[in-house]
Amino acid sequence: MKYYRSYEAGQTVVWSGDRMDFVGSVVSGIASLSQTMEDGRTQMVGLLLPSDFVGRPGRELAPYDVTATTDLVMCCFRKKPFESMMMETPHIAQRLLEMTLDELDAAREWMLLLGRKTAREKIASLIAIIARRGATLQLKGGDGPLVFDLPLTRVAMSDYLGLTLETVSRQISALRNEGIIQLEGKRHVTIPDFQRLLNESGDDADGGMLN
Amino acid sequence: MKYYRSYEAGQTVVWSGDRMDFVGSVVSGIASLSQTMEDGRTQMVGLLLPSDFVGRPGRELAPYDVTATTDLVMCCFRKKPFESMMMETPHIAQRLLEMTLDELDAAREWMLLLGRKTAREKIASLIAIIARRGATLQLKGGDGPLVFDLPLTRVAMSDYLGLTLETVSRQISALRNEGIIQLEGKRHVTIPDFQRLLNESGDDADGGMLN
DNA sequence: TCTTCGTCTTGATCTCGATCAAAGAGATTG
DNA sequence: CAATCTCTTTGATCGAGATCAAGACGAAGA
Repeated sequence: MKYYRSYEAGQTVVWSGDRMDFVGSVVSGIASLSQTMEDGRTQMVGLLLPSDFVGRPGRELAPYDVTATTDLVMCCFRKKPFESMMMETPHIAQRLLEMTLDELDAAREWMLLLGRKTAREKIASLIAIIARRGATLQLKGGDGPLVFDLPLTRVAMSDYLGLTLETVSRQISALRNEGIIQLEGKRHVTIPDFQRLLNESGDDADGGMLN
Repeated sequence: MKYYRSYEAGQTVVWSGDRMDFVGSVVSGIASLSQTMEDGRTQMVGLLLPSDFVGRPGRELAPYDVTATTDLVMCCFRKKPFESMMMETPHIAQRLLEMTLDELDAAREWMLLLGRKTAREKIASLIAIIARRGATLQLKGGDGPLVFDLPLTRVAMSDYLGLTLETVSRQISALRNEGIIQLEGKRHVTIPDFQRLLNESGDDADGGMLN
């Protein structure tokens, strides 16, 4: 019934428009959802972290590309059996509705970022989100410095934020030069004062972005 | 059980963060969902046309502002009874999941627009969407000229597209000057060749944007 | 050690859309 | 039919981010 799929970083899990005959959830690694125009412009529309659900019960075709951003393991169910299970177990449909509403809220929060935030605010927002989700996974409680690795390349960040990779790089450098973040190598980040980062993100002081 | 609410154009239906004790659907008129930053920057995150559903079963607080863009009539249910009905009738939860997945797809399509399209493509996309939904309601089948009224002010369009109202105005003028659209007054639009408009929108030739 | 390759940084310049400013076009009111 | 008022158009200028173009930094392999 349930089985596992592994992908290497960079591999495509499903192409937009392909038949997708399974649903699943991320066990480890990071996957991204993205849409591409004919001329190659791409926009990432979602980031899947461990425990996130993938798939559309009741939909034949995948609406966007799903790509493994890092090495990825997913836990999958074939779609048909899953759907009949859903029919029989009302609780599952309700849980799925919950999760979909959360995704919808996240997508709409991201619309505000894409439509109205400056490059600096976009970068600060992204780093804050990654830091918070990372910190949650690490179960760090206090408000000491946060330490984590960026799971995305500069290109992936630019696809997520609707920017170019050069702008991403410049803004990250700017935040580093101002001491808002510290960088070791290209990926390893320390945030000495999370509140200070948040102030750059354009979000309300407390974390509406993540609940 | 079921009751009606009316609003005048410009009135707010619910404020983001307010308790929202009803769900409902649009009977006539247009409502918009929007998010606002502390400094006043606004992004519209959804457009509600007649038959569209409003509300989050299982959520106490409204996640965004809901505003009547035109005079508006909604058909409402108090949330508690609706939720218990949902518990008892699995079909409803499934239908709601369907609708939420559609909204999610629309939101993500809009993310591509906000993050990667040019001002001209944004305007063309918006007009195409309004034209198509209008045309569907008018049940016009053929491919003759489409005629309809823009239900949004320039400001509302700019809030939806992540632009300024001046840019919206200029791009609409440009499309008019090139004969891609015809304007009578400020709102009444004729589209002599829908395909020609679509070519400016950056979307695939056939209508992925609307299904 | 040198090469190569992928990723990232930085500089120079350009451009699209924002911003600032003024005026037109319809409605509504006295 | 002036006097507002709201919505819209258009012009002039500015600036954030895109684009074009080198290099720098590490990792992996010969």
